[in-house]
Amino acid sequence: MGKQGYHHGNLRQALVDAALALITDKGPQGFTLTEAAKEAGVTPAAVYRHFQGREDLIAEAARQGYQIFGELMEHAYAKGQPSPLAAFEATGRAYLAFARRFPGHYQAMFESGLTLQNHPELALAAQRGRATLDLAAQKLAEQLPVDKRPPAPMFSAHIWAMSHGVVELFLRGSPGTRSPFGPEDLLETGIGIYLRGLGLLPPDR
Amino acid sequence: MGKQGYHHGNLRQALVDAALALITDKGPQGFTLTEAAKEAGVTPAAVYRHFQGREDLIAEAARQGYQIFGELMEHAYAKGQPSPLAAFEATGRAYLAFARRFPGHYQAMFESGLTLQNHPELALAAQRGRATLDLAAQKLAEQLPVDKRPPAPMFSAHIWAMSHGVVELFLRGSPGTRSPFGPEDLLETGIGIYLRGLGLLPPDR
DNA sequence: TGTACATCAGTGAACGCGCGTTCACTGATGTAC
DNA sequence: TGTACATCAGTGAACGCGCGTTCACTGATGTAC
Repeated sequence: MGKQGYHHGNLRQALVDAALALITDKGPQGFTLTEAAKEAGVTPAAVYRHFQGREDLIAEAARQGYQIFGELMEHAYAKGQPSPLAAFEATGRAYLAFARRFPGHYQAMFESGLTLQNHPELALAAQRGRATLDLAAQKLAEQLPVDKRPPAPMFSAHIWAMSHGVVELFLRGSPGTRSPFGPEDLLETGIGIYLRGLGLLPPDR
Repeated sequence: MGKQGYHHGNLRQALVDAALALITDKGPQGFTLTEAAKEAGVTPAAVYRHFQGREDLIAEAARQGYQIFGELMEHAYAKGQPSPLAAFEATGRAYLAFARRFPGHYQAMFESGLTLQNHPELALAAQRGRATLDLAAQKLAEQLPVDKRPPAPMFSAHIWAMSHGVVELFLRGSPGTRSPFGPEDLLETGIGIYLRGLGLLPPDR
């Protein structure tokens, strides 16, 4: 990828890719600008032609993550249509699939300590995936009689929390959290039981 | 706290406390041995009288966290007895209460990047709280007819994941995750819906 | 097709900094007599 | 009660290191003529 000589060709993206690889390997704190530059075959100073500094590079990695995430969520939602239930379950699976396939992006987004209010372009990108989950929850909630319908933001917050918890505890190896069940199984069954509790799935199993 | 002169009196615990305060303020990666020593009014080299190094100090902070956590969980469980349902719900609340009251400990335990297999004494301490949650889930599951009973470890993994997710996303300020609902409300309602899905709470609300 | 030149991506050396860790030391404390 | 001494918790100076960042520069590229 890229040219060979003095000019790299696509250094900007190569740096983002190197950062993501490093974050995947060592976590967001293990990543250093210097090492990302070395990985891309370039002097640390060259980074400053493309980014304002270390934080700006991480932010770009996170931004790309939010973008991919938003696209995956929208795609999953569309694929489950017109069934609100199928669409909702597909977004749940997409969340976990994203975390598994793009661990560097996931960590840049959720574990790098970036604050969204300091990065408006990040906040915007983050909005998109969130909105899709909210929409899926909203549509599904509308299946319920009005008086038994939970507020959709609460509904989606529950699902988001369980998904995120499964990722952090059982997909990534947070200390001492081995489980006989795989993350996908855990999330699938957990959401299933939750939906049954809402009356959106038939009782029993 | 402690003596004033050349000898500190209780430097070991003072260093742990300083580390916890720093982790609370800046996260586990923002903590430095040097600053913890300064906070305790002591030279960095003095730390080595009491700990093997930086990681050992964090590990001790995490160990104390696991201990407090285990005690809180056991206490909550006991308080809810003899009702399996009350005991279970109390442990759920205790999880969140712990994260809120002891954020430094919580982060040292779950976000410091310590691996339990490198610290056997940590793995042991971690076992205790986990075991209490498993027990509460087990007892509650026994309320169900055998054929409708989910495996207790799966059951407790679901609850643990949701609790952890609520803490990370809605208690701590993970980026862009504002919600109109407080963490306690979210966890309470989320667990309620989940238990209803298991048939452990009456349908409807 | 060939030459002059502007552009600007990347170089390389240097900086100040704070880190974790080491080492020989010093001085406060407590005990033996 | 007073003195000598052993203990050992904490000092302070030093280290090597890698970090993020800056700066004047250099050399590859593409364009104008």
